Amino acid sequence: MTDVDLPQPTSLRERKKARTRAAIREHALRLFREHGYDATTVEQIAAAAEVSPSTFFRYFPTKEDVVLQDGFDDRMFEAFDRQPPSLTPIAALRVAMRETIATFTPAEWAEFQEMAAIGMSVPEVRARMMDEMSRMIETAADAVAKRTGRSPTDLAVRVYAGAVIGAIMAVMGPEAYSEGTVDAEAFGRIDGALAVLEPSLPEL
Amino acid sequence: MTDVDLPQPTSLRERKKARTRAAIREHALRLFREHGYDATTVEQIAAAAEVSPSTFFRYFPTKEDVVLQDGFDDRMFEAFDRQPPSLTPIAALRVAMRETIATFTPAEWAEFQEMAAIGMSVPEVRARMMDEMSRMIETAADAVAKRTGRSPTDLAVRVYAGAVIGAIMAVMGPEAYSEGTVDAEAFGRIDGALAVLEPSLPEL
DNA sequence: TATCTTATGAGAGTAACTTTCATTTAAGAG
DNA sequence: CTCTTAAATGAAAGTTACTCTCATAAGATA
Repeated sequence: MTDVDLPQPTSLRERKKARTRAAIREHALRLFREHGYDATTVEQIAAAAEVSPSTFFRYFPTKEDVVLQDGFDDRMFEAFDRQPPSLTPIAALRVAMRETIATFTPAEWAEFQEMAAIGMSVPEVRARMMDEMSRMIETAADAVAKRTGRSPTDLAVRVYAGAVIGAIMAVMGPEAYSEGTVDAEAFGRIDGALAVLEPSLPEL
Repeated sequence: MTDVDLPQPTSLRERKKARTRAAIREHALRLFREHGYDATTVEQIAAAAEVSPSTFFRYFPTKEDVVLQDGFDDRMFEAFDRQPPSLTPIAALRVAMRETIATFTPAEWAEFQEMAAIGMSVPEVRARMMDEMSRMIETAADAVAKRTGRSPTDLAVRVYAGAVIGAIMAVMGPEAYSEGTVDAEAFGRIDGALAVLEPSLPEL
């Protein structure tokens, strides 16, 4: 009845690393919440998590990455790839988003919202987030290409992927967050944007 | 026959400032070209331009801004606003782009291409560029709103603006630059992307 | 010429990284 | 269980982007 029979690919080392990583993230997030992102130094985070600053940078290449590394995108693209090919790419994306949100525990979700809010309000982090969005165009183009049997470099495919990501960015503006947490309708707005875009774009 | 009768709003002070600013940019660009962006320190740029590091930061808030402040976007949106309302927003944008490019002198153009290439290859600068793109969605939404008589917060307007900027981003990937200069077809590809997108999007 | 405002430089300080090296700690073989 | 090996950590020193303060110089204005 216990979980001993579950696959446990986690050696002691792996588990310690996971714990250290989680500790750094949690303490960082708490300090950001209490004192603000800029006012919190890496040294303070490291001290709170009881590691050395060197170790902090071994886990996160930059201070920004503490905020940026939510597992949302990866999980969502996995869900996207699982959707049946009968769906249009946008329809598949909308389902994938809903499914991904459903996999988050309430705690994870709260953490995610907090990180997103910091991301939008701190310029350096925001810039990194937008850069991630542009990389997401590549991922989206690959996904659309696989789904439609075209090449990822096909102009129509790239434009399609770019338009989708751009539409999402367009509803992620300053009105999407407030008072330190992303408002609950953020994903509703994204879904609405995709709904608007869906009938407009060609079938591919 | 001289230009004495031209409006000369430039006092001595303004002219000196403009010269200092240009000197900093030119020396910075040269040093970036010769030694690379990362290998060039602000101190070196300041020394080459014969100003103090303090002064460097008075002209450019960050090292990245030396690369980012091309006047392209501003000029282009001005040109965009000048287009007759009979054109669709995308058609107006395509014309505006062509007109803007035409206003660049060959020297300005070469400099612009160089800066764009640095922008795409240096991660921090690239992130800032992408952030600018997301701000451009706001500007584009305002422009489209004015042109169509709708509100800039109208969902359809935002999605339209986002799709356009996203499509442009999609063809600005790694293949857009090479060997330290943006290839000549970069703007051709952007125009192509807009041509693909134009018939797809609703009339608004 | 005298005054006032603005640009500049010098210098000290902060904080995010980077690199190197010695030390500890887990993994794996016998 | 022990020895060996590989990986994780910490300490410390260095680099650099950026900030702040204050004294000085130089252009604008009367």
